Amino acid sequence: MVLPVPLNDDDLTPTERRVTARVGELHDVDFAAMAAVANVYRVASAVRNHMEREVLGDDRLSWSGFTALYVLWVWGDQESRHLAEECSVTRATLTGIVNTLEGRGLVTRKSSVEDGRSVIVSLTVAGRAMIERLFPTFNHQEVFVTNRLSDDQRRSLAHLLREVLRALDAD
Amino acid sequence: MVLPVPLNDDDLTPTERRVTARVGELHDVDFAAMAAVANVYRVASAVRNHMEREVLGDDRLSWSGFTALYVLWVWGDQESRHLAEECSVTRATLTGIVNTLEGRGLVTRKSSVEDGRSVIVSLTVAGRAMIERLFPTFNHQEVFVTNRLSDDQRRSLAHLLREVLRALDAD
DNA sequence: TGGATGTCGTTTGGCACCGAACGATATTGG
DNA sequence: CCAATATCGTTCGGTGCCAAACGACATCCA
Repeated sequence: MVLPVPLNDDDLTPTERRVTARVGELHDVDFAAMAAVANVYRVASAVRNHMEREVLGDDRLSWSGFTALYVLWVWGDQESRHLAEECSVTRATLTGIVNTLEGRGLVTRKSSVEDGRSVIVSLTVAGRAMIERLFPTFNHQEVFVTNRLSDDQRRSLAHLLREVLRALDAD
Repeated sequence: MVLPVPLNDDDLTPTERRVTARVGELHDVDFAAMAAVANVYRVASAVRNHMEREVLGDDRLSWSGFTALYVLWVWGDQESRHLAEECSVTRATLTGIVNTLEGRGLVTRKSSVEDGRSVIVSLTVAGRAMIERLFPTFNHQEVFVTNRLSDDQRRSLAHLLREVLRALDAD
């Protein structure tokens, strides 16, 4: 199982081509690392916008709100601290997200029995119904946005990204 | 020039493993697409946090502010509309970003001569000095976060992400 | 030439996001 | 047992982000 790697610059987007021409005057610039990181961020923004428009917009759900519902659905009731970690946001941010979801009747808060400081967040029936309705559509769109990649290329992409995560985790 | 693709699930992160076990009960879930998209977003968040902490924090500069300075540095003075497009934000959002940068004396606004509706945004001397000081450090960190990848793997990652961008552009 | 239409940057309102600081609760060390 | 320390969720202030609506300016065309 192999994947070809482009050997020249024909693959660059117009933006990348122009940036390369400008920055190329500097010394010691690593273009491969620059392109990889820049494109991760471009794709993340574009995918988030696409999903909020095509999948979440009708339910007025944000990407963050969807993520929280998804984590609760997959992992079950969660302490606020764990939920924040899984959503990759701070506890302060999660407070706002849970406020929004709670106001729409999608999740509930209750105080922990073992630890008086902790708060347990749970899906309501409505919240569970919403995530179970949205998840298949979301996954279909994940297939759509990667429809120019083969299945092996999708796996390769996920693998390369995991390595970046590991480099950051060891930090 | 070839790249290996993992043939089994040994590569999965603990989070991915647990999600797979839970979601696996559903039918018609494309795990490769799910993993690719989810990891794009995880990496984007992690990299942004890393950069804001390690590179931009001392200058109280946000990722968005850095992006705007960088685009102005590479492309020169820009109409607000073009700048917003290059930064991948709406014109409304860019108004706020430029307000922040202008308040810190890093950019200036002036009305366009050819089109009375347009606003031209320019780097100040301080803005140029800041981006020229930060860019090399930023690029070094781009190398660091991808230090588990070979140069060919970095190129492959950028290439795969470009294909996702193209799928979204054709939408 | 002048009204319809389009595009510019901005404003507004709502949500997301972080760091820092805070009160409440838990844990630890003497 | 109690004082010091750590961790919980929340609040606060500042920024980022978008959709929708707005006035100002440009363009089109009848």
